[in-house]
Amino acid sequence: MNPGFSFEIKKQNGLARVGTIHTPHGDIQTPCFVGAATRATVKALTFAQMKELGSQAILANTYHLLLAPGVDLIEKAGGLSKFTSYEGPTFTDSGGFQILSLPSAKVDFEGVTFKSHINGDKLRMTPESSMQAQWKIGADIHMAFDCVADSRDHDVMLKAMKRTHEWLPIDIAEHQKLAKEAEANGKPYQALYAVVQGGTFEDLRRESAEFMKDLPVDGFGIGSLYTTEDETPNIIKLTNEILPQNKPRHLLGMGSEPRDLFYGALYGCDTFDCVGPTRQARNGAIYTKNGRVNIKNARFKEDFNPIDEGCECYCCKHYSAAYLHHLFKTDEITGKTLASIHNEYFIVHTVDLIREAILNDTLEDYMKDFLAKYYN
RNA sequence: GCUGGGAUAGCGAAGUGGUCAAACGCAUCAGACUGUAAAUCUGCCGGCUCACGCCUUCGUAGGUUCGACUCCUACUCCCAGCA
Repeated sequence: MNPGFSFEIKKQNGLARVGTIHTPHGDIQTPCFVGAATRATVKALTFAQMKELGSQAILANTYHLLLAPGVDLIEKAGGLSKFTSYEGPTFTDSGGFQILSLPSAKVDFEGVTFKSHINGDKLRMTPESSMQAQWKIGADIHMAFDCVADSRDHDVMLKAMKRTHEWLPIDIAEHQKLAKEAEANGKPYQALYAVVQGGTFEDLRRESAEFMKDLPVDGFGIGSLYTTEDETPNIIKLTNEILPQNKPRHLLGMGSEPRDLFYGALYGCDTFDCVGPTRQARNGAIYTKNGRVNIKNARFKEDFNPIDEGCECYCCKHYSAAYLHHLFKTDEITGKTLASIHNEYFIVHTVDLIREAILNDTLEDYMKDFLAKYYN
């Protein structure tokens, strides 16, 4: 076990489990929803607000931080934690997902060439350079540089998976080299997760999970699942049946739809991240127990109840739907902040309740009840 | 009172004889958003109709013309300058 990073399981029921991820910046009680702080900030929120709403950890993005302010600057500032004054556990995504979603991305054997979406600079990222960048940023948990694809074409997904598998040993070797250097310099260990590929294809998921399960990594990401497809729960399930039980699993990018969190936790995922809650909040889509609503709709104009009756978040405890409606209609930034507090709380809290339900052996009841109300 | 300028859909604003139910912007009313190129994007936006389509509109009332938001006359109101 690497010093400063470990995972312990407190309770297991089927594939679902409750555990703790120990990191140099603190513990994460799992299952846990990790806040998306792509550019080293959760949009529209302060870290104090994140803490108050119950957030345990955040995830930043290597691609974005590479472009601005640059990973060398973050290293110079003393790392992500010092730079942002965020004290809790942190993740970084490798940048693979973002880079490969750029129209300019060209994949070759050794890496990806792409153009900055900001100024068009021609840039290149490889497994080595992603590992180096992530070590400079200094989050507690890194993702391997994977080859992501979004397709229903088996052949496309097969190629992306193969490429990911070719890159993974390079990720690991570079990571171990950097870990040794860090240790020599008295710096804390930073963990590495391998990212399973295969889209919605069972055979590819199995192959990918089998390929990765015994590799010397600290945990696993499940990637290339974009939207809730009918196959998604089953894909998560069969992947986690293969991955080792004693290492944490992060479901990448899923959590815009609450059902994804339930299926993820039910089938053995420990952490989640998603831009959905905050992005949708900024655009006026608010989660409630009875489904998602658009706060800009005229029906909220004179609704003096909280947007989600009974919700314990700062927004719902203090403000009415009518007030939030007004802030959105007049485009006041505070509206985006309050809505972000609510949505982030809603998702974080829902996962907290999932954790409790697993402990109490009531997950299936809670899930059934929640989903029936939310997707009525 | 005189002299100019102007009155177009909720607002602003194009159009200046036919292809105008009328560009564009805003507002309205909805929708989307899943490892954040996203404080973004999309649709609707005179009335009736699921739709083809039909009907009524460009200050008011007349007139010219095959045909007018576009030309003419009168009136009403606005704005600027001069009395």
